[in-house]
Amino acid sequence: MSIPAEHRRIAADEVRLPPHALPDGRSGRILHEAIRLFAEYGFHGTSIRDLAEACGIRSATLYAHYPAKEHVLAELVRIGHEVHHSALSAALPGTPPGSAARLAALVRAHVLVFARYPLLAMVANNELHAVSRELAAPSLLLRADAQQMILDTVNLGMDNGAFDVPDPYLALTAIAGMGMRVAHWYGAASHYDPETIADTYATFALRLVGVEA
Amino acid sequence: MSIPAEHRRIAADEVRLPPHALPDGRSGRILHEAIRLFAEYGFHGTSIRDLAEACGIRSATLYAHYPAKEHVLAELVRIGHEVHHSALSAALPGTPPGSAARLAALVRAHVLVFARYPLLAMVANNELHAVSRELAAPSLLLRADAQQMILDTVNLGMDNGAFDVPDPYLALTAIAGMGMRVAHWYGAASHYDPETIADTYATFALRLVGVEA
DNA sequence: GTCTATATGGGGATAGAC
DNA sequence: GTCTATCCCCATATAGAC
Repeated sequence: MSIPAEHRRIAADEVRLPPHALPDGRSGRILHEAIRLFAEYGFHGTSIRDLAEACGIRSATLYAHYPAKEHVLAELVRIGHEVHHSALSAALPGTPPGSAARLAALVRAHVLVFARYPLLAMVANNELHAVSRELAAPSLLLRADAQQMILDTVNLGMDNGAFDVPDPYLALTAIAGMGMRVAHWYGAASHYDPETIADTYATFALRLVGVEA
Repeated sequence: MSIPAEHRRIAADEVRLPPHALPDGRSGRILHEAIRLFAEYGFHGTSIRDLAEACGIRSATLYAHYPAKEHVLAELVRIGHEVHHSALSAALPGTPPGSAARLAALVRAHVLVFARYPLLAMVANNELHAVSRELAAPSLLLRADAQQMILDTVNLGMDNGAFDVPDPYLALTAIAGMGMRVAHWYGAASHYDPETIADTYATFALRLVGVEA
């Protein structure tokens, strides 16, 4: 990767994924290489020939696995959003609604996705606009639901006196936004462990909503 | 704009700019339309014909004003980074280094740029990777310097006891990151004033570094 | 500066043999 | 499933008249 780090839109360059996130065989290999290329150059900045070459096959062969270039992206967007939504859903049980513990668990889960799987998260979040409306719809639902989990938590914490924020929606944008940006810088300069980042950001989120932490 | 809001990568759709940020005449008009198109579809997702049509001219005419498509983007990236850097620089005088007042002023300035000029900020920050190394270099210096202003403030505030954070660099990434994301959602749903967002985010930043606010 | 016309290459995608 | 060969269109960019 001869591009200077600060000129790239993502600092990480190794594709990391949850176990079994991609299918085995050629279809999975295509998705794997597409994550790398789409994260680095964007969907429109990557040609079908670039992708084929990275996979060690001819471009025509891609069409035996996916009906169009767009479907490769759509699949990555779907996987990325499912990974994220699952992570947040899994953070709910065992934490009381509207509590500091719940907010911390949600933020930890949120940040861990962006720190552990930065390339996948980048593609899912920054290239979604290049997918057609129909193919993007399921991911948009998952995204809205994930956002609502955090907003509900902030709102309920306000109602029950656990939190104190000037504006719950702005707290949501700030908390969600700082986590999303981790995908861009993770892997640069200092080598932080994803767990460390997640814990620290959870602390930041609690402070942000007025909880001593 | 028939694209559903949540499917777009940017919620705002009106190009807003600081006074005199763009030249007068056709060159300026080209930059103006390029901001809109590059913000919405990305550099590689916008053709030279799309851009010409938006300007009401033929594609060949663009080359009387810019030597190549890339130079149009490079100019926007440069302008965007200069606007941002100027805003942060202007926040320094009158605030003591390493103080809560300085951090608040820097965060206010940072967030205001992304809230007031979301399309320009989006292009400058999300499409920089599509500009050649030579053309991108000056912007990268401005960006590094702006980041250092915030990091110095956090570090000095730690040294002098004004702040208390688990990790200054992570505080920087969190504070800078939440501000940058404003460009994506500003203009959606709730109608916040940029000043309100900036003030609220400044409060969040102070809380984040352990200052009662 | 702007146009029409066009050069030239690369893009996504398909046909058909193996 | 994979290949070679190819279609066809659209991309950036240029030539040259007005």
